[in-house]
Amino acid sequence: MTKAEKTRQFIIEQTAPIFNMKGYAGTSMNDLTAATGLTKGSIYGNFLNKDEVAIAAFDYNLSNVVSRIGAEINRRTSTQDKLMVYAEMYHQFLSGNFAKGGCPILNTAIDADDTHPVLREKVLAAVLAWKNGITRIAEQGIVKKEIREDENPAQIALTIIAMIEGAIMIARLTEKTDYWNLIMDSLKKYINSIS
Amino acid sequence: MTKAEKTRQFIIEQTAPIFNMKGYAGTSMNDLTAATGLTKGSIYGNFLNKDEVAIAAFDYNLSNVVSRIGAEINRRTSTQDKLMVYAEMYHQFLSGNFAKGGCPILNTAIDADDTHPVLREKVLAAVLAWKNGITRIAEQGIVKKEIREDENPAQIALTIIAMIEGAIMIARLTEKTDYWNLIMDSLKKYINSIS
DNA sequence: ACAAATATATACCAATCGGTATTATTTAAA
DNA sequence: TTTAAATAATACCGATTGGTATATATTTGT
Repeated sequence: MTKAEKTRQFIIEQTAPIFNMKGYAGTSMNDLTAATGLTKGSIYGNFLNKDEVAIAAFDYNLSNVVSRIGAEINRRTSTQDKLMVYAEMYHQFLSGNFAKGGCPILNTAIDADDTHPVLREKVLAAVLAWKNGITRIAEQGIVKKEIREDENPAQIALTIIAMIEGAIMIARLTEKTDYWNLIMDSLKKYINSIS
Repeated sequence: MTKAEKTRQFIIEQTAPIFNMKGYAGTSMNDLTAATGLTKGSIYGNFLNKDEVAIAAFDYNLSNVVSRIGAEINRRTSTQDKLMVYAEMYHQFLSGNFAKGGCPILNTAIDADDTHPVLREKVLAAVLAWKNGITRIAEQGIVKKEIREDENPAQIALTIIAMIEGAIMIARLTEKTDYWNLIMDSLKKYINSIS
């Protein structure tokens, strides 16, 4: 890794939480220099423009989540256990363990959806990939007779995603972990109900 | 209503969708003059600053939703029918019928939650009021024996809100009404399952 | 119809915005 | 160790930001 590659990575890591908290329009180049301790010249030496930093930051935030959750899913065997990974791990968004500022998918979807076509496409792809991942787990669950065959795998996927993202919004806003737990309890009951 | 009051109302109505789409930081005074056809002097004659316009715009967007949904709930008698109002009416957010740019509660929660304390407090109050409203319906449902008495009313409220807000994020991002319908079908099953 | 009060437009402000050309400093290969 | 290339800092650019003082219209009560 060359010096520039290290600096580029450093910039991404330091600014990713800022973009996640403040959004694209709310984050200024000044925020980026403050977060990195670097000057504008240095940042523009490694990135074309603010857009490119924002996109790299989103990719970083996203891959951080995806890889950690994916690893945990692979560790589990039963369909129910795999589906429950999201409910069990996403609470780390509340503590800021995963990415400061909450779920980057939810944040970027709301932030970019009427304003930033490129980011919008990226987060759209992320949601569809997430949906497809859960759908495949549900399909295999049906094959393994762990999920009733009259259940719709895509519906299961969308319902899980909706409950988790809705719960993140509520729990982060209210700062009540209890509220998160209550919704996740409903999700757990839902996952049990489809088997 | 004096001329100024009319102008104030006009500014709120014209700028509310802009704030809902672009967020607080993403909306400039220039956007506000463009949306209203008025000059900056006129807007500052009716509002102290951009903050005051944004707050008034949020109140307007919110009351718009709350009043229309509340009216429909009052028209219905059974607990199940009342709880289903949200699922049936919130799809209007997708068409932009209620408020262009999606649900103002979700948008403002994500936009303001790490950046704008005043808006954050307002949307927090809105979510808690919404939760309390559903909780009361559920409590009355238990009294009327339309909901099982071992169900937790607050949990019902939070679960419904989470599913709806999550569904709005997904449906608006993917532009798939089908996805909305699938999640709302799960919500309907949930509401039936608690009785 | 006419003043006094109110409301809107004009013209401006310093500060900050994203971005760039140039200079100074590191880095790394010979 | 020297030197060319790569990287970072400085100093600046025009445009836009939120906001204001002042002048001009427009209402409104009399």
